[in-house]
Amino acid sequence: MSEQYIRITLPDGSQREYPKGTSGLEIAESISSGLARVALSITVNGEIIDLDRPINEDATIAINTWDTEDGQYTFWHSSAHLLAEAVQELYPEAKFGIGPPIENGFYYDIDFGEKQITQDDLEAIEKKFLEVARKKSSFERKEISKEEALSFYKEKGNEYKVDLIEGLEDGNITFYTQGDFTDLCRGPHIPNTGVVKAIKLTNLAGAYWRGDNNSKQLTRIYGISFPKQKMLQEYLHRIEEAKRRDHRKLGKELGIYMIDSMVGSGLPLWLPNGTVLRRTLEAFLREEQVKRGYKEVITPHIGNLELYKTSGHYPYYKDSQYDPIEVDDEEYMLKPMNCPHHHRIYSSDLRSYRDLPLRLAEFGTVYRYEQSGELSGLSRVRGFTQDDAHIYCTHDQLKQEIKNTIDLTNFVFNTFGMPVDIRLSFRDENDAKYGGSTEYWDRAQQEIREVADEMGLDYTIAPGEASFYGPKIDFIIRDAIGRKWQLGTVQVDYVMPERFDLTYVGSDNEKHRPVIIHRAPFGSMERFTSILIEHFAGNFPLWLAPEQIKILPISDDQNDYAQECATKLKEIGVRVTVDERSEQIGGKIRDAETAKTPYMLIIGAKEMESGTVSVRRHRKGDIGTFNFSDFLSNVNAEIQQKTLPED
RNA sequence: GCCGAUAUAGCUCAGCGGUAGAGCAACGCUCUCGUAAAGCGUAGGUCGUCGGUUCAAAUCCGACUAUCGGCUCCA
Repeated sequence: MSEQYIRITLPDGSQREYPKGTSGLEIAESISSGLARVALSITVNGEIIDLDRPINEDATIAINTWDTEDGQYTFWHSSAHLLAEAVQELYPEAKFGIGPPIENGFYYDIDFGEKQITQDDLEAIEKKFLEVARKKSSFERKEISKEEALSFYKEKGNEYKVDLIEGLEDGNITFYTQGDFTDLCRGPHIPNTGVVKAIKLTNLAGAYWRGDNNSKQLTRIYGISFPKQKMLQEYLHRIEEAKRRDHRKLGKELGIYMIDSMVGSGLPLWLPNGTVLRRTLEAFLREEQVKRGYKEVITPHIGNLELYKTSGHYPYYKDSQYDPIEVDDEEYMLKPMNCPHHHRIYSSDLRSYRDLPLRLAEFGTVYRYEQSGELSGLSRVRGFTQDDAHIYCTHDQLKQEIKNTIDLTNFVFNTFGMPVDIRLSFRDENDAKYGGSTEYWDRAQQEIREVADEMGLDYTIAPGEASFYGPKIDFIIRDAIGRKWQLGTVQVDYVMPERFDLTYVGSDNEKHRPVIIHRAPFGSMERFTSILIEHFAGNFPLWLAPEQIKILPISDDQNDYAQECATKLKEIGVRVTVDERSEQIGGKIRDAETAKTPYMLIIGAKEMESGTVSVRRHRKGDIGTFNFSDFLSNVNAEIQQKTLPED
């Protein structure tokens, strides 16, 4: 082929030839004029670039429109520049930090100097934003030398950009200018600002420069923008819907838990309905653990400080623990984790290889002094209960035991129909953060990865997310408003066996070190419950609902029959109440629907006469009349099978 | 811990310098009813706490506490 032509591979695998130097826009136009109209950027061999950049070599490309992730990334990236332009017009003294696109929109970190920006200022910025967007300015790309770039920002007195540029390599620096605003930027950008039709500045927050809490705090403005006004309306509507699922709102409405300032912040109180829910979850896991060879233990809420010095937790996490309590010249700590207690149970007896694996489980309550600004409902608290277990095994047993714990965790999440992301949390180069020898670490990380591959797990690797004693497999899930939380975890630990001098006698009659797996499928009962509430939007499957059935007699004449039915349901362990209030049936139904009670049994003269019940399913309405005995067995089956609600 | 916002009846919220209001819930009475709200009545608040400004503060100012959105952190 001639050197003058390049071969372009499209996402559908088809190939086309273009003259060398053809731009993304020209390629889009050659495919269809409609595509060219909505094109935002082009991904060339994995790199997103401007549509007007020439392409000089064979490449696999994708034209990015709003409907693609890369397209939205470009759109929001350019929106961040527009935000900066609007802010610059309104506050000429503002100094800009960084302004990247994020999962839902974008933000810009800005130093407003003395000026304090408030929520009320955002409207004016939005107005100015649309005003500058409507100018349909193009984004002009300019390659610039490091020296020039530095002097540009030094002149402006912007120490943040100077800081950024100093970390860049000369010859690799670009500026982008749209309208009257120029920004240090790698790009790419949308063809012109006019395609941004709708903007909402959603949030104002403080953010440390470079995420370092020792540096200056800038004002971060969060926003989201769209190519159509209607999309913004839909987005805002979705946010409202998500807030309805918020466990803090539902937790209160459904009587799950409360936080009381006199008891203390971050110390949730489980209300009767929440306690039913939690005990049901615990019973579910406990039963599964018994099947899988776990032994349950119970350990106290405080422990001698020496325990945590031995484990190494004390120095590593001093700042996030409650101060020790002094008793009889000894110091005791509220336990921040259960592991050391379990390790001491392990050491209390001579262990043979025949005893392993030893799997010690405990619903253990721990206390951690979380920063006040971090506390949130049941998701982030200062006192919580882990569904903890420690598995002491030989090295030969390790991989199988890791598999078993992953299998258990998957089983748990499948039971609830919860989608999880799996993350392998490994160490990074910052050796000071970790204990134990690198040799152990490499081994543990290797084993985790092997198991994950053998099980065919879909995972990502997160360097720097390991705990100080070992790498982890974390199960991550999102809450109603899209924030990610770690729930389940499986951790491999070669460090604690050394620190606690744990041994077992092998078949060779010699002493050996066991390996420990720390694992918690739910993670914490509190956090899991918060996610559970949001996952089901409070419409729990029958087996979990605090109140499973409400019997609604139409008039007082049916109260006795209703109580008879209730008694029979209670005999098979169903949580049922009778609504004997002198309300009309519509009112009783409404209250039961609002309380999200899965089944309502409406009982009038007809039903009493024929020994039947009229069954109403929450959110579905009347599902017909059943013989009471049939209903009884159907309900029992639904509970036993842990059937998930239809959506 | 840091930045910003918020705090009024059990709940959801209005009032924003002139001595506190609604709906729902609660309680009482009437109604005994067929698949998402029966009617009437009663009671309920030192307006988060402490201090300041003012003739007068729920309302303006300050500190503290708690909550919310972020940042940092998360064994």
